[in-house]
Amino acid sequence: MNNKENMLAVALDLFSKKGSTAVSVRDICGALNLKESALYYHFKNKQDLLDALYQQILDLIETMRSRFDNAFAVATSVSTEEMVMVSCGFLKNYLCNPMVSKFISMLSIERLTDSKANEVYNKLIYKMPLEQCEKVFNQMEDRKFVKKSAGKNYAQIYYAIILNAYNQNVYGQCENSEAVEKAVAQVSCQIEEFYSLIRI
Amino acid sequence: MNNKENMLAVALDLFSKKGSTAVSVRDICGALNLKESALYYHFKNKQDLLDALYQQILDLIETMRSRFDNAFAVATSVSTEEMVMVSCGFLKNYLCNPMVSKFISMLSIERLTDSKANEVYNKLIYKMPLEQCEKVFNQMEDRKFVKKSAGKNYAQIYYAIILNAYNQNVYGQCENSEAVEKAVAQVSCQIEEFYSLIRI
DNA sequence: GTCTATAAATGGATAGAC
DNA sequence: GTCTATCCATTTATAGAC
Repeated sequence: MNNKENMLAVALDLFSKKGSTAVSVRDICGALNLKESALYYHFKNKQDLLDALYQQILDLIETMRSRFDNAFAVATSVSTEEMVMVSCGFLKNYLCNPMVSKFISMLSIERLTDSKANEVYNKLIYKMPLEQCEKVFNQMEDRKFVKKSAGKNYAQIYYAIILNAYNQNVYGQCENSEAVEKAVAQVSCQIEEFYSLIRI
Repeated sequence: MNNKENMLAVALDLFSKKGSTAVSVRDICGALNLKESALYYHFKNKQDLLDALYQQILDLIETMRSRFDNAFAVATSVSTEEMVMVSCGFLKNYLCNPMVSKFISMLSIERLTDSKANEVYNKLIYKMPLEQCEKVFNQMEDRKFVKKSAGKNYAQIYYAIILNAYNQNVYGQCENSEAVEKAVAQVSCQIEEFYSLIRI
């Protein structure tokens, strides 16, 4: 069961908990019950392993993007309950997705020293999700569900609320369901209040 | 000029750029033009140095808290321009303060493995500033400057906007004035729009 | 494709001279 | 309070057997 995929999964798990410099190749191999030379058969070096992980998350981002695109169909009107439900769903299914969440932890460390990691990080937690939010808010504006915002402020404030709830409660512990529930509760409250401010 | 304070400053600078595990005692001493044994005269070990840094930031948090308390005097009314100005000031003088900013970077890494660091981090970027925001919003509600929020949602959304602007633009590069200006511009737009929604 | 063994470098930490 | 010198553990990475 020790294929390349599994090695990457274990490496990601460890890297997300301490950052790549604090995790030795020995640590990874220990968790895999393998010797270092076995891992070096699959990956040129530690950086090569990191690069393979970056490619994995880039692929996942695109999968997620198209999933959002397909799910995207604004109804004839959006009630506050629907808005809250969709927002919590986004938090749970995207940011709190175990793999996404581990990448967020890992990349938030790596990006300080690795510009490639920084790019991936920005795409993962800003670029892609913000684009999706802006798309939805544009449509809601057009259909007069919400007030007209100067620029993209509503979409950005909306996403800031969700990302902040994630950072404050879940970051680094996506498997702690109590933490996830706290974040969901926070998003519920704040999105409900925010939506009632901008709703027409 | 190589007193304990200076050693801490240089260590903080390096730790904030890569995290403590990625910075060796040798690196720190190299930057100080000192031998390791000189540093070990002042600090028992690497962890002792880290602990001294945590104490420094805890002290700074309290200094900042009382500075906010003293500056705190809500006028007879708060115009949108005043609100924007205060918000940008908070971003620039607190989150973008070079020492605070370096601690944010460093602690965001350390907290994954060090629960003490996690506590300090939460106090620095959530507990203390949120308390201050909630205090101000409470007064503004009482004086009917803003609508009545269910719970503390307005204060929390307000702070989410500012923290998000910091994270998105400044994190890890507080000395990049272009990045700081971008964050300030973002806060200006979004706070202006948010305040106009809640203002009475 | 995984193992044993080992090389070469780096890291934390201390002893003892000045 | 800082320096030289050194110790020992850990780490990345490779060679060669199976």
